[in-house]
Amino acid sequence: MKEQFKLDNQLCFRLYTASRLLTQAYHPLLSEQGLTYPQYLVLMVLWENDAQPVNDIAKRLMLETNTVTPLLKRMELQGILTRSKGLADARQVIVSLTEKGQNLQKLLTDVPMKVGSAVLCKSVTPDTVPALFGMLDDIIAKLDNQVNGNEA
Amino acid sequence: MKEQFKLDNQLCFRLYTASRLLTQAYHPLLSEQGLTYPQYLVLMVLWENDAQPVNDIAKRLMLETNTVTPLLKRMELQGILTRSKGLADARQVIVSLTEKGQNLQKLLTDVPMKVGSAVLCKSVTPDTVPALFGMLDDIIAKLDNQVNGNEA
DNA sequence: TACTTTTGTATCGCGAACGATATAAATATA
DNA sequence: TATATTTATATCGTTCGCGATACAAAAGTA
Repeated sequence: MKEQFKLDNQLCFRLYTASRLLTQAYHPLLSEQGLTYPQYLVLMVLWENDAQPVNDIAKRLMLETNTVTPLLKRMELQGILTRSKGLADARQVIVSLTEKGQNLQKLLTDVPMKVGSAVLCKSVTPDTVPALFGMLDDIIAKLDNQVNGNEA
Repeated sequence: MKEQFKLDNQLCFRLYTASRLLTQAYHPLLSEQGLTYPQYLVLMVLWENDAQPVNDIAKRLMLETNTVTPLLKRMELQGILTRSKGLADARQVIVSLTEKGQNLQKLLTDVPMKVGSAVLCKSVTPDTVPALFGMLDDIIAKLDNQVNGNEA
């Protein structure tokens, strides 16, 4: 058995598991409002900047439009946002929050703190989080270059 | 706009994105052998310990059986493994590698190194990886306790 | 102006994830 | 021994995630 194939030596398995478990930690808090975690991500993007084309949302989340489009359609059905043809460019679909979508921010006020405290532990503290963020950001940037061919 | 809702302050979004991109980095290497990343995880579990019940595989990967069962069935169809009734306990299904499943380890020899080098960057090096692993392991342990109620 | 290429979005199909639920075998209890 | 409970696995339905592909609008080119 090669050392390289041991599950305990895998970065990807750790990221995959941590991501899944953290998403599960969000679940009870988000499902109260009928939301999923990816839908919550879309909300955060739109709370930062309302009325964006699909492509900008997809780029911000580093997802493809074939993932985002159905996601947005489901959120439109829930009355959280609207999708309208772009005026300048008729190909674009502009996504805007409804009042319900805006109000969700207040209803979810406690979510970041609750989840944040759920993660705090001896090696992950306000002091060490910046280093963790830095490493994850570097990994993301490096892989984005390789996968999407963005290297200079 | 509350600081807590900014995408750039989210640990979960970073984990989610890093996990997705790293899985995408595996894709071209694994699809050569007709494998997906979760299937590769199952292989690593079985290479470590062949002939395990479904439940042990699921626990090792921290997944539910309703995720693992269809995964194993697809791998059985590909001739990578076999599923047989347990002798001691007739409820169990024992999963064993076929010769094809065992041989895949040789065919995938280069995968860990190729993906490993794809991730190396200024803040993620052989020196810093242990700290990163430690933080992710702590997060996983903490969340596993809360989500699955394993706290003492 | 006609034609080609690019861009923005959507459709399709498949393989996960996972909550909820079902089923049969094993175990515990009455 | 009967009955209840637990355990191991599977089925079902919904939502992602993504490769492949389609299509119309815009931009570039002849």
